[in-house]
This record gives sequence, C-alpha cells and structure tokens, in this order.
Amino acid sequence: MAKAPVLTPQSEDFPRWYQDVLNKASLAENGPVRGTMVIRPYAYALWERMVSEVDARIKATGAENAYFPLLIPESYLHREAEHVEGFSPELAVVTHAGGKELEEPAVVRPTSETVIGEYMAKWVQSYRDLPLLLNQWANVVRWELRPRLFLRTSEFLWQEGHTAHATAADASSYARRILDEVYADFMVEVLAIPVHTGVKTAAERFAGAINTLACEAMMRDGKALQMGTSHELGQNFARVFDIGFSDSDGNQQLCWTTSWGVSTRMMGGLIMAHGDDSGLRVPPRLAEVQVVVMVVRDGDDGEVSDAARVLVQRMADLGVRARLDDRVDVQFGRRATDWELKGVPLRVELGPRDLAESTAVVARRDTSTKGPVGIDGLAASVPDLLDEIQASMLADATERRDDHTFDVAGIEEALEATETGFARIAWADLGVEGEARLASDAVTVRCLQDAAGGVPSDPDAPGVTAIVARAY
RNA sequence: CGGGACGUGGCGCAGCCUGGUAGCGCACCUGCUUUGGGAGCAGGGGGUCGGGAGUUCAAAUCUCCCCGUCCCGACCA
Repeated sequence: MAKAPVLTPQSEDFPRWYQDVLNKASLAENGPVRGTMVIRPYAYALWERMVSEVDARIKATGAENAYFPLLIPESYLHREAEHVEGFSPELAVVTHAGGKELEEPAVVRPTSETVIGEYMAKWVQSYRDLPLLLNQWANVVRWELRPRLFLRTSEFLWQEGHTAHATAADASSYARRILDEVYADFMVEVLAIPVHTGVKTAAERFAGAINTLACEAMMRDGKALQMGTSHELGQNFARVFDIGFSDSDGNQQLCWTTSWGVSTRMMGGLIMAHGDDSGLRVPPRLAEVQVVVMVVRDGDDGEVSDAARVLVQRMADLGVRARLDDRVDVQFGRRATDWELKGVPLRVELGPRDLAESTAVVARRDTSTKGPVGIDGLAASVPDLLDEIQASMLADATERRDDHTFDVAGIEEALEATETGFARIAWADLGVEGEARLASDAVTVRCLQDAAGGVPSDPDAPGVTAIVARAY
C-alpha cells in the first residue's frame, strides 16, 4: 500500500528535507538557548567515529593532543588586529562570575590561537623545541545570527590544531600536509565525499592568516560546504605573542605558526552529501552500525532469532560492526524504514521462509537494491560488500559533483551555473572585482586551484581556476 | 541586523476573516487481532493556543510590543 513519504523530498524543499532527516532519524535538535544544539546518541556516535578517524590521522603527522581553557582573557584577542576584527561580532563574553563583575572580562573561546600562542611562547625557547605540534578537541562558541543544526551553531565541537615552526617553508608544508593527509584523506576515504582542495582568496581568508587552505564539498542541492580549513598564520601571532627561538647560530628568531580545524559541521556535510529521500546514507567506514540483521518474525522455537544471532556474531568476528534487530513486536516495515532513515549501509532480513531455504535477504542502502543470498557464505561476504558500498558511494558523489560543475567564461554564466552547482572560471578573468560582483548575488569563490586541480603555489599564476558556488 | 513567511499536545496541521475558553492526522498508553515495507479495531492520556500588555461580559480568534522558528540577503568551521 502506498504511504506518504517519510521525508519531504529533496527536490521539493531541500532545507525542509534536511530538517526532516534530523528529526526523523533522531540526530539532533535545537538547544534551549538560541543557536545551541543537542546531539542525540546516534548522531553523536557518528561524530565519535569521525573524531577517532581524524584523531588517528592527526597523530600520524606527529601532533599531540592537549587541552587549553574555555575562557580566554579578553585582552588576548585584541593583540592581533585582524583576528579581533574578524571575531568580535560573534564573541560571547563573561563579565560577571562569582556574584561580581570581573576585573577583566573573559571571552568564551571562538578559537584558541591566542591562548595557545601565549603558552607556545613559554614552551618554545630553542630551535630544538620546534616544530611544536599541538591539537585539541574542544567546544567553541561563535554567536551566530542564522544558526542551522550542525552547519552553523553558536556552540560547536571541533578539533583545532596549532603548530609553531622554525621556517615559513616548514609551516607552509605542514599546513598543506594537514589539508591533504588528514582532512582530504578522511573526507574522501572515510566519508566518501569528494573534496576540492585549494586556497582561499584574500576575501575569504581566516582572520589573522596569511593563507587559508580549504576542503570544499558539494551538497546534493549543488551548494558548497567548507568541510575543513588549514591556515598559515605567518608570523602574525608569533609576533604579538612573542613566540620566538634561538636558532643553531644563537640568533633570536620568530616562529611561523599554523592552525587548522574540522568541526561538527562535517555531520551536516555527511547528511547533505549522501542523504536521499529515504534518509541518511552512511558510508560503511564511518558507520557506527555497518550491518543490521533484522529478524523479520520468529517461529515458536526462536530459531530465526538464533540464526540471526549467529550471523551477527560471525560478522563481529570478522571485525564488522553488526547489530541485531529482533524487536519482532514492532512492525517489520517500521523497523526497515527506521534503519533506512538512519542510513545503515547494509541490512540483512531473516525470516522463517528464508531460514527454510537457508537464505537471507540482503539490502543495500546506497542502491536501494535487495535480494536473497545463501546464508552460509553471507557473513564472510560482508566485508567485501561493505568495501564495494564505500567505493560506490564515493563514485556516486563524485559523478554527481562533476555533473553539476560547469566551466564558464564570464560572470553571467557563472551566476547561472551556480543555480545548480559549481562554476569553474579562470581566476585571471574573474579577479577581485569579479569576486565582489558575484558576492552581491551570494556567490563566493570557494577556492582557487592550479591547472592540476591542486593547491596552487602562486594563486596569481596563469592557469589558476576559481571554483565558485553558493555556499552554506 | 534588513526583507518575507510562520508560531495551536512530541511532530504535522485545522480553527482566527464573522470573539462564546480547542479539534484532526501521526506519535504515545491499554486490550485483542496482526507481523515479509511505516498494520486494524476498540478504549485512553496529554495542550495556561510562543510570551506579555490591551480591547471586551467573554480572546487561539481583534490591537500593540516582545521572543522564537524557517526562507532570502550581510558574516562564518
């Protein structure tokens, strides 16, 4: 029997669809204070998986985790002119505590360059102390005018890396390494989301940075989402926080610093890059639940449940994150729909009829296809099948993005192309004036790329392309 | 913060124009029948109608102010 769609179709109203997914899949809701967010268990489990994957990659680059305070003396923010200017509109400031007014107000960190800079200055004395590679997992607060769950909330969770280096070249290559080996690798390999890596224009640069690198992804509505950034801060922060060292010749020198981060915004990216009209689609490598084994219904002796349990155990033995769903008191259709909403990559349906034929029905979430499979070899085939789903999701997302990317020659064409996707235009043709012109129509330069599609060494060199789009 | 739309049980809505102090669908609870794609029947619980002030014998309904949500702009991970 035909049922009303569970979610507002994407084609009808994408923002509404997004809201529906958050609600129906029990992912997140608004907190009581405007702009704040409650992350529900299933979504938080996905975030924890992101954290562990990203954290491992960060550590592989040599950085170590530390923790710095939530509250920062307001004066710290004022030391770097562009930095304050960039952040002051969105600062939350604590002026009273312990029942009285504070001598110096404390800002709730919007990012931690300033406190960390203060401590780096203490810890770095010699070139032997460099590079100093720090990272922290924390919450930050940036008061937002237009909050949207996961994409733009006043408080969000993230990782912020802060490093100090002896030379500009070392800082630059490290910032680049984070972008490629940590962020892009994670997004492509785990999230199955293709990203453009490139450099930001001066207009889009981080407050206080000399260079900002970014990973940009396309959502299913053709809009862009910045999924991660890595900044070269030059000596701006080193200068104001006095992060210096003695080089091997005994000369006093100033450090070169970087900072880089990814946040809970990636959850929004995951939802909007892969989700379809049936709900979320989670790539297997990220999925907290990779396979759900559903007992369709059970016989009197419980043999279907027993067989399902055996399947789950076999999969678990192979390292698959498998879960049993034996809530036979809940309608099958309801449970199936619910797992689809939650985007579990693979569903195995087992009922008396299957068991009698020694088969089970295997349903793929990514392709919405299903069919019977012999029960004996099933568990053993799952790891490969999950790999196939992972690859297929990335291929799909890449194809979708490329189909919605257009090479254009002028502003008018760019505006038209960005109605449905990305436009690529020669940076030399667009220029700062063109960028401003596009901005008046809410279209921005997402990043600049060299001819090979990589981060350009010189943004103003010939052959550099601007990827422009509407963005979240 | 500028423009637009909207706030009515958990969610989605009707009622408002033409004031008479709430109703529908889903969800929830109980029972029975069901269970291979969001079940059926019967019974039941839950709402100071976003908040405040005003008009009135009487306000979800009319007036004013505030708050919030969503969309479109200015800013950002």
